[in-house]
Amino acid sequence: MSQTAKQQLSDHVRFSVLSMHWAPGQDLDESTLSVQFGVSRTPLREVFRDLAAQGFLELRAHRTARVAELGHQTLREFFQAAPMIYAAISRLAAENRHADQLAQLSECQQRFQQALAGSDPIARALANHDFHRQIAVMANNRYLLPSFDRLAIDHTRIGKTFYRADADRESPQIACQQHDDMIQAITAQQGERAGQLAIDHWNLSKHQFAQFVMPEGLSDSLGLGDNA
Amino acid sequence: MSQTAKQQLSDHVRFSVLSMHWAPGQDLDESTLSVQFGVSRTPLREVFRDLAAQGFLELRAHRTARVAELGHQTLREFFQAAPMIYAAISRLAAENRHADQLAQLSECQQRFQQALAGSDPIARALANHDFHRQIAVMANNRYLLPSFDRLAIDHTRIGKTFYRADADRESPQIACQQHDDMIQAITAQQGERAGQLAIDHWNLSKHQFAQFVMPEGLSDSLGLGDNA
DNA sequence: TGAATACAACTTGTATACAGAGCAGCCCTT
DNA sequence: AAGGGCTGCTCTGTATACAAGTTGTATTCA
Repeated sequence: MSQTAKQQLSDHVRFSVLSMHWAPGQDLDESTLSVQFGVSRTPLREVFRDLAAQGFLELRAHRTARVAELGHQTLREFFQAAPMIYAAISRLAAENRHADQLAQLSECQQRFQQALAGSDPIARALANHDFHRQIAVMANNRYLLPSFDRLAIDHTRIGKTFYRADADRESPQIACQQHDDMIQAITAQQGERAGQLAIDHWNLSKHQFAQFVMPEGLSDSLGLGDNA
Repeated sequence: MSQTAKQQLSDHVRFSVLSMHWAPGQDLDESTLSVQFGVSRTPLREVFRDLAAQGFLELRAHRTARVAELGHQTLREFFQAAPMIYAAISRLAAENRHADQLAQLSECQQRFQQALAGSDPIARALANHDFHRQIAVMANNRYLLPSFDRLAIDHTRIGKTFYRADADRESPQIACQQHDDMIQAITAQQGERAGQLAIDHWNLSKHQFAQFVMPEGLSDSLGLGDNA
């Protein structure tokens, strides 16, 4: 059925963008993809529009669709918005979560741990992506979700870009422990603590990023302060 | 030219939704609108998809497009997210604004004052909408904007719903003063103050809303606390 | 030789025709 | 008489053909 074809196309584009298999700014060809997935250009263009609205792609009139850019201005805006949104999401998740969602969150964490054990950085980034998105769903707030999703896209892409297995071996383990702590806080419905843990989690990410970009160590010349 | 027709269609739908001329949940007919604006169903459906992504409409497979719902669950989520996003937007606007944008903001405020002087509540709501969106643009953060826009849609619709000219004559004047204060804070690049003013502005809105829904006065049983 | 312009090939945007899913009304059955 | 299923209609979803715009190239003139 064609609904499946559209879904497959959408999944394929999302995966290709998140995994950086398609580079930021890369052009996409409508006709090639349409024959590749067995759908005509009309539904394909609808999928493109949806993905553009979610922040995966960029559409310009009379020009080819391209993968969303990821420049230095983007990075600055990213680190300004991310801690705040993630903290709010985490706090609301602790307040609004339902019991059956907790099991799903634990499953996400399990998959993340498995990915940590493995050697595939893409699988790791995607598992992390799924973990945080589950929290976002549990926050149950339709107004915060669109911003979260846009952040999550670039979070995953940035993580893929700035991850260096050689440089920082303990960070993944710290992140994993922080995930466990967050599950605990959300389970216990401790909103404030969940929010603080999200901020701690971000300080770790910022540290990793700062180490990559500026090994010398001026970690606070980008974005805001520590937001703590 | 057809680009104009699409734009006119999009503007018409947006206005109709924001002004509550089209009620939440109302069904829309593709073919009627397509002949009305002289475009075929293909571009019309693209406009619908864009507007759905922005939160104006809701699309369900094999069912008619409808105006986004606005129920009590929506309201709760709204008041949970709005103060935080608006405070962040205002703070960033103060930090990132450019000089030429300040003049545009003042123009928005002038139009808002003119609308206050008039008797049209829709014009008033739309002028308020434009004022706050100008601040959002000045914040210059692509991640916060989508959430802001979704909030702004329902902010305007809620304002239209719960505005009573008879009950609260001084609130509009207070809001107007708060707008002036925000212009001042943003001009002086006082981020913290701008954020606090946004929260004050929201407490006023929540007060108006609480008065309407629960005249008895249990203003804190919805949403969060005062966020101050 | 360099730049500007016109032309050609290709890509995106739109219209229309058709296929398929949902829904309402009617008839048949119990 | 009431409930369930069938049939036909309407509206959404998709394909394809066509129109319009953009880009690269070649040719001509300064």
